[in-house]
Amino acid sequence: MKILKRNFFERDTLLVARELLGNKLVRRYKGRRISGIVIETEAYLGTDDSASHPFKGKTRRNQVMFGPAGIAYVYFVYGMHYLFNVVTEETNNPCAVLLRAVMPLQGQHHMERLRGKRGKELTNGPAKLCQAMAIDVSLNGWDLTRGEKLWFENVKTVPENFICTGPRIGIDYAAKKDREAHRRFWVQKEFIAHMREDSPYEIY
DNA sequence: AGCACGATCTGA
DNA sequence: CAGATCGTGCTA
Repeated sequence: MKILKRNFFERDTLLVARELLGNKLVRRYKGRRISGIVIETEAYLGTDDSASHPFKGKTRRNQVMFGPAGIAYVYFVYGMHYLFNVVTEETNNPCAVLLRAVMPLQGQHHMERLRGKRGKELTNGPAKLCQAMAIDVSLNGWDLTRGEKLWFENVKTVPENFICTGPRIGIDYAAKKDREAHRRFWVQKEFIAHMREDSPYEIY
């Protein structure tokens, strides 16, 4: 098991967003282990990106994005939801990757309990991901390279031809160039099914 | 101190 | 497609 270290995140944000696909996100919560394979991400490119929080400068809320890579940036939106990002690039270059979806591996039962719902798709959407993995603002600023509470493990790389790209979700307010740029990445559906079946991952 | 608005989700 | 729901950041 290889925990993703700072040098993984301290790189070009679009590359990190792409390469996070296929890696495992692990949460240690109340003695339980909840995990899933990352299948959808979005890149937020800092002060030049009108969809990105630091576009209007540094504030108390977004200050973690200005810090070192490999740190969790968790914030509250819409009066009810948390969103989870990983900070990328070097200090004072405020970029991050938003985690939008995982394929559940371990702790699925627990994910369902946390969400209070059953029998539905659990991990579509960044807020549902946070609910499922018990991620809230208390993890804002947490160092994801420590291998405690919340971290990433290298599983394997998703082949280039199984990665889809498109515009990001929920940023209608952003400038046209940023709205339309392909900064969202996801694993092609067929390959997700393949991951499930082949399941070198499903070691419970 | 007040106000407008979200990197969303749900259910009608 | 509206409603839930509240922290954040801007204006005064």
